[in-house]
Amino acid sequence: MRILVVEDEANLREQLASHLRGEGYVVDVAVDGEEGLYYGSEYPVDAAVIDLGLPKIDGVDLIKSLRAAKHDFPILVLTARSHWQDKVGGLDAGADDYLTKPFQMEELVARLNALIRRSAGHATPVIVCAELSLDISRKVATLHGNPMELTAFEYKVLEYLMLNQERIVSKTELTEHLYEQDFDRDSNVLEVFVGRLRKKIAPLNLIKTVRGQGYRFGAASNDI
Amino acid sequence: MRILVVEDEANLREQLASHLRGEGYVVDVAVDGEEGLYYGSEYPVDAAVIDLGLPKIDGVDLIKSLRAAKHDFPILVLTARSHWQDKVGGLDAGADDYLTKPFQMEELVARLNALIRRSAGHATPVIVCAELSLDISRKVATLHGNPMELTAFEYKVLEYLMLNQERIVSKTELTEHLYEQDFDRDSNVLEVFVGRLRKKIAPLNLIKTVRGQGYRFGAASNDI
DNA sequence: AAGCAACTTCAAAACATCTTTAAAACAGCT
DNA sequence: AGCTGTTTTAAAGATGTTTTGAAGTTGCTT
Repeated sequence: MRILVVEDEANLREQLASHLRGEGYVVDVAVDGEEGLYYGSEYPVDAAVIDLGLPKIDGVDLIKSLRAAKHDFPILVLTARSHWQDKVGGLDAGADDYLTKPFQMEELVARLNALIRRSAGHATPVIVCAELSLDISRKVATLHGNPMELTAFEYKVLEYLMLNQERIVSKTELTEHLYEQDFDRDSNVLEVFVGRLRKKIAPLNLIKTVRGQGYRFGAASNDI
Repeated sequence: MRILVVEDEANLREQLASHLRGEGYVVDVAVDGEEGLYYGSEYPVDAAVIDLGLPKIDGVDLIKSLRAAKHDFPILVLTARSHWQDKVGGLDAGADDYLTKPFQMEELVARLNALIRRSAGHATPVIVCAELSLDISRKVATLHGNPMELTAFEYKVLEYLMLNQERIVSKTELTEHLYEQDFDRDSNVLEVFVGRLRKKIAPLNLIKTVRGQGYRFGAASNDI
């Protein structure tokens, strides 16, 4: 999953970026609203964390611009406790949740997880498909009731596919959401991981390949 | 479908070309307005993507020249955000839609699809003919309510024929829109594909042969 | 019926995807 | 830091599907 962080204060910015990367997210960092608008328009981000007190373009204006440009990924705003009224402006402008500074990284991660999950159309933190279920908040997959042994990357691939069930997800889309920008276009890593996942969830045939287009996760038997 | 891309910046140009080819389009690339005018006049393109800040002939002039030469394929212009006023000039000159940089490839593809579809006279992304329907945006054909299994090329042929319903489409026209330039003129590939398509949509007789002229797709029983 | 255009069938070539393997990179430990 | 086991990546070959070329058949049109 790809997160855009827009924060002018260097210290907090780096802390956010490194903590989110530690959680397995791909992170784009922007130091001001202008850069934030650029990244938000250029890359397929899955969620954004935006500080409301930004130089150049104000946080609220950034959110308005992003929404005006029809970007509908969830946005979590950060506000200083002293300016808590700002949060109203942020939510009005189109943000989905807020957090007042100072805050715990764990809480930020939990809320971000929830936002991403809900934006993919899942109300609960557990996605179920046939005998396979995925607990997004605990990052655990369960097969026939037994927790699966997945490596970090295997989990990421499975999560992205399950969050986008029944939709064809191209290899390009997967790399863009799961890797930092410098992805080698003609590498077969994804095929290797899909292969491993298939082996681990066999005999369930949940990951279908749509030749020339990508992969589709789902229980549906009829082809699309 | 054949797309003309006119973009001077090498990086973006290659990105556009490779992404559109990945989507199954045939792509002609031009580095400046002069080349753009040449390709637009010489090849039967179905749509064009034109950057407004071009050397030699300016983007707006290129559009005017193309329109003056009676080329009526849809044109999508790209403008830098800082020069957003340009878009008005582009639209005035005869462009059909615009996108400000930076943008996401998915959006460009979606708009291009919509433009091509509408220029063929279809308002919605789903074209229906008897028991056969085609969802252009999802690239899926449905027969009697069941999704059909079509290969990439079978789909392309069917899409072109359905977008040009009731019109006689020659084999030359099909190859020019579906293949890159270097195509063996006296090959019978198209006949093979039409044959496969007919078999798959049988017993519906929607693809009629007009001897000596080409094929005509449609439910109409009376000959033209 | 001859001549031509379109159709069918089939197998080779081209291509996309999958599998296997081993090297490289990484994380955890001492 | 250096060692060890694990994860990720790159490369190469195997597999399976799609596309193409070729040869033969059908059937319209004159």
